[in-house]
Amino acid sequence: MAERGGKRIPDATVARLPIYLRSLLELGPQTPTVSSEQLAESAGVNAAKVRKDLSYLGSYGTRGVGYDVEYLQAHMRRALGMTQDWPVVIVGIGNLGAALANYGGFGNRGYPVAALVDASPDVVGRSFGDLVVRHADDLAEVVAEEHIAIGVIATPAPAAQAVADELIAAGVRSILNFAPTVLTVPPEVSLRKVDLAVEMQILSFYQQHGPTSAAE
Amino acid sequence: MAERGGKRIPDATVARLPIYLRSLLELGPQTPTVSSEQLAESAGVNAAKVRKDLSYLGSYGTRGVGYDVEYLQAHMRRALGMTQDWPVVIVGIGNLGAALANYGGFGNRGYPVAALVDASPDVVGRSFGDLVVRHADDLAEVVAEEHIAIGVIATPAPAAQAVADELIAAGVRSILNFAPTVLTVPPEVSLRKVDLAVEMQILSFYQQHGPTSAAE
DNA sequence: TGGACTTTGTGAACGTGTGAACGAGCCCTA
DNA sequence: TAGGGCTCGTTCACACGTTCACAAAGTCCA
Repeated sequence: MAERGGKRIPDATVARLPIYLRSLLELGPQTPTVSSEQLAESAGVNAAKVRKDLSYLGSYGTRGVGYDVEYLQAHMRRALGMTQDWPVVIVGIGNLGAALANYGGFGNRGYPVAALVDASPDVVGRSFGDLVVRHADDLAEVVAEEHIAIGVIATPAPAAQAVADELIAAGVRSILNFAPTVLTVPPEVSLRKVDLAVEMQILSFYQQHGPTSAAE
Repeated sequence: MAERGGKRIPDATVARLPIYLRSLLELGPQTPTVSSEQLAESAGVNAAKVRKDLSYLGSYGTRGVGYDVEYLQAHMRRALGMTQDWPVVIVGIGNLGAALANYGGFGNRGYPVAALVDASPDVVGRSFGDLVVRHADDLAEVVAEEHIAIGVIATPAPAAQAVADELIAAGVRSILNFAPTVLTVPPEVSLRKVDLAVEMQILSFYQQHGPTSAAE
């Protein structure tokens, strides 16, 4: 197909695009083109998979040569929405939330932490960098003021669902959940989760049984 | 089949077992049995999937009744290797590493943080709880002394592969990688990764395009 | 005891993702 | 301009995972 608009990009491919992009960025400016073989090596996957994944983007490589690095970077950045900023709010400023708040260069660039929110009076008012923690009651207000696009939930498990509901009600459509609990969200909301306890348990499963493949 | 030994448990199922276990723990002692329907609701999946997953464990439910909660918990704990402790070393005590070190109850129990390691002289010697950060040069020694089973890598990306290699050389066979880079490990080593930048980029992809399903 | 009801366990169909193979297209050289 | 070599893009077959549908097996009550 000549146009890239038509095809739906498979979820598995979407999850690999950021890896490819990172590999491309590591190449540096003295590498004008890259082959699917090289990209595969760098991203830790199969070369055929790379070619198939990239074909979904509609960005063309050149047969006999490879992919134009700069051109491919641009395409991928656009596909991943990295041509604009996506302001982030972190809800729950405990150990993890604070670490995330301090973790400058959240995704290097493109995902500025625009607000911090917590429910505890002990935490509200404290500052991290040039941000002051605001109260959870003001969440909707904060989302509107800061044009928040992504909500990061780093609260204890019992509070997580309520926070998610409030975020969604305030218009947030992308959520990254660190709380160790299953969240329910409507279909128009994207939800990703990072669960440390689960990761550890998967590892110890494979430590007992044969490590067939613990990889995601 | 009568025995649970024979079947290989699919990776996708393994990844869900911890979720089921958590759901079971939340039920409390006043719920002697649970149906696949209830478990599915609580774990956010399909009831048929629950039944098929549990059938791999060989732990039987009772038709017409459901699953015995306590019995199923025990089975699952055993499958996930939670009948013993798996000491953890955290390598790289920056923002994230420090947060993980302070994050008491790492997986509630079963995964005691037994050692902290860093390469920077500024960090070596500092203490977190009752642990003192040791130097990266002593990694192999630390692994042996503390009977480390799981290595958590929270270093900057450029150092991660070398750390992984050292961990593996020291005998560690399970690694959880927080560094934003692709690690290469031999097949007998289990590797899981948590990559915040990647998660954000996946979310912003679906924010642009329709959110078909950002879920893992 | 018997029959209705409930819920499991699993076989089979379906859909998605993966890996190999190969034709098509581009560059380079003579 | 023709030919050789390289690499992409696509097709095909297969493996894996999910969902449906239903028989089997147990409980409960009259």
